[in-house]
Amino acid sequence: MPRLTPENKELHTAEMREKICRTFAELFAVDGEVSMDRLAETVGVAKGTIYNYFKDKSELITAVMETRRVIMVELMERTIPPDAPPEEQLGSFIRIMIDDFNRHRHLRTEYLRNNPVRPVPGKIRPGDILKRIIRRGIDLGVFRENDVEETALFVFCSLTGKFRYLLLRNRDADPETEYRIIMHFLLPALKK
Amino acid sequence: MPRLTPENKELHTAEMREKICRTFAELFAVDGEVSMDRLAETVGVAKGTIYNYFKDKSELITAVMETRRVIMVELMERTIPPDAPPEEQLGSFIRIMIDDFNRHRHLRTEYLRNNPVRPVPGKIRPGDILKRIIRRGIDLGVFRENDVEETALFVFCSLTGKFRYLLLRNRDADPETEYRIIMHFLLPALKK
Amino acid sequence: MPRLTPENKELHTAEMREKICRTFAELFAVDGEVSMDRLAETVGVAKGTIYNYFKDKSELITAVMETRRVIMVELMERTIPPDAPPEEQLGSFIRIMIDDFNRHRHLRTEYLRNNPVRPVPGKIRPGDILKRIIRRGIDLGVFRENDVEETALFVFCSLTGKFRYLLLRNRDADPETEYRIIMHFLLPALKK
Amino acid sequence: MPRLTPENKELHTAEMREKICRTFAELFAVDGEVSMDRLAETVGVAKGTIYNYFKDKSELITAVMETRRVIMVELMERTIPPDAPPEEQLGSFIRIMIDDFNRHRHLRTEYLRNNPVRPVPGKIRPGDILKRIIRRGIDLGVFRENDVEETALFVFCSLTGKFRYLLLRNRDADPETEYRIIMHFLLPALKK
DNA sequence: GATGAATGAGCTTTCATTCAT
DNA sequence: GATGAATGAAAGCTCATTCAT
Repeated sequence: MPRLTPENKELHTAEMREKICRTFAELFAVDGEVSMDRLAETVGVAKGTIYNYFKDKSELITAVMETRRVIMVELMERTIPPDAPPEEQLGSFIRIMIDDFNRHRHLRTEYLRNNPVRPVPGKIRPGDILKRIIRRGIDLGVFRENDVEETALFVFCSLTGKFRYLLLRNRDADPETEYRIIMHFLLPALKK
Repeated sequence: MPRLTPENKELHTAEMREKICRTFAELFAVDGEVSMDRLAETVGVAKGTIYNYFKDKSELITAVMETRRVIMVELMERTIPPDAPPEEQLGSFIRIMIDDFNRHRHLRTEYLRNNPVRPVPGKIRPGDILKRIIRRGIDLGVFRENDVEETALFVFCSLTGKFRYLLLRNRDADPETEYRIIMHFLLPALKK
Repeated sequence: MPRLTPENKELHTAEMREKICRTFAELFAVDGEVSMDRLAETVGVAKGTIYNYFKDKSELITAVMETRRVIMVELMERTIPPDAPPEEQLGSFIRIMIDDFNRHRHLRTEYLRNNPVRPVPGKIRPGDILKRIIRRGIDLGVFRENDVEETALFVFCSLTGKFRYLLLRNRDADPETEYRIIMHFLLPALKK
Repeated sequence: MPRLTPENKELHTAEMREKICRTFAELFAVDGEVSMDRLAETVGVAKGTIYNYFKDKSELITAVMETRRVIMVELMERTIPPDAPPEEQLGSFIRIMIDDFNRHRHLRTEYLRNNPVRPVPGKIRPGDILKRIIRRGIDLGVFRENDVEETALFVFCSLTGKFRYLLLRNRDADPETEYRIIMHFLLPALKK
């Protein structure tokens, strides 16, 4: 191992964590479960090394989810045009969700199985962006008057329900088809 | 054990399978996982006996789901009035689904985790009843023209997505509230 | 495995537990620690089998100690003459303790390391027999007036202290020598 | 690190060893076990550094005991009045031992568990001071004629047996009470 | 057909030790 | 001499599955 300057060390740690997370997510995407043995082998390090970067498996899973949360939020902030009509924004949101699903099939399920879901205060989550879109749609008079929370939840559950369906049948989502179908049913559910 | 005539034997086999399935489902509903040890103990037979009726755990889980399919279909056939308006039929369908969720929270998740879903040919499933309702709604001009398959899937996924959401937060569905919310969003998605 | 009648089964279980305990104690006597792997290998069964008889390692250790408690108490009850002079009774007690030490060197230490010591109510322990001897000695006017509890503790600690000393030097106690020395110092500490 | 002259280097080495030992003893006194990770962190050096000063953990433990031996011997030499009556000297000795026990509960046990005890030739140990006291007591005609070695061992084992008893019950020794009880039993065992 | 004791691969986690820099 | 990331053997424990009776 090279002697690391403080900055290098932090960089190295971050890279290693990221590498482990990425490998974990990839394995998970295929199998729906990953043992620490297999993870270490695939990453190419000893089992103990994983534990130098994550105190236990649950912390690892949390980190993986967190990574994906950050990536998705950044992507949404960057690619959903702030002035576009709410329907279009909703469409972008849904496309990103579909893409993410195709990349990380099983992960979400496993995560939720073992981890109580505690929204981290002060952090933006995809659901918040969805709510923002819906609120704006209602304010602009494009969506009918509704409880924003409930509405977002309905959209979210419809999506994740579809993902779960595809997961169980071991199918990828065809982005265009899924997008078309979901929008076809969601828009009338939301619009005036 | 009394000597069994062939018919009695088959009857006995069927009863035993059913008893095992029922017990499994009940245990699962409470805990979200059931070891073969605990199942055997609760059923009141030896562990090996279970394996006389089911080749392995995955076959057992499949059978459990099948049992529940039968029960739900029967319930739907019996309680959804065939001449009621499609919206009302849809409402009944959804209520039954919500009830079932409250009774068997974890089962579906576990099932789906380990078992690829293969629709069994020639058997009516709740989804078929849902499709029938939707087709009738379209035929009667109450629901807008749509691909029946896709429409049913959207309804189904919205429901199961919501169930998964509740499951992960360890909450029961309040039947009235959930019913109200789902219908509030689903009807505009389906109706003309 | 033979089909076991209920009595045979109980017998078998008892034998197996005893065999495991005995093996554990023997290994322990040599090494001062025993892994479940090694225990299973030495007993000649699979690791899981051990766990069919003891829920975890701590239960096993407790059982081992309990077995020894019973054996020692029985031996003491059987061999310490109830009418002999208290000094002689004390001598017998000490000889039995020395013998036991020679047979089970490390066990006691390990046991005490991981298990809080909770005297089991209603069960006679060697310490109780020691107290009985001391109380009788005081009543008969052979031992000087003392708090029985404190006196027994002093005797016991002197003994176990010596055992520990031998243990650490990896020596057996020579029964005659140890007996002679301990009595030489203990009797003046107790007698009138 | 400044460049060290040979003497400085040795000094530095000795200081470092002492710092590590002291830290180890302090951590051990609280928890009853210390990982090399935690030790290094508390000392404020890297884990590998510890291994530059001690070849392995067992050597470290040995050194820690040695340090404590030195401290106790110094304390005894300094505080036990050389002309006081032997009973009084014995009392001081015992008080110091009790104090040490209260400060370093777990260390002794751990040490003894993994390390065969080899008396280091040419070094004064607390036991030697005890023997000196006893020999003087016999010479002055205050203690009865006895083998000094055996007598000291009896005293020592009675003490450490009591310490072990307290350790297992997770209790501190109340200095006054323990002192009183031990002297109450030991003096008659030793005196004429 | 029923039994349940035995199995053993598999899991997560710990930690003393090494060694390239 | 100092570093600390990497190591991997070893631990306790679980549980679906088998098979001799």
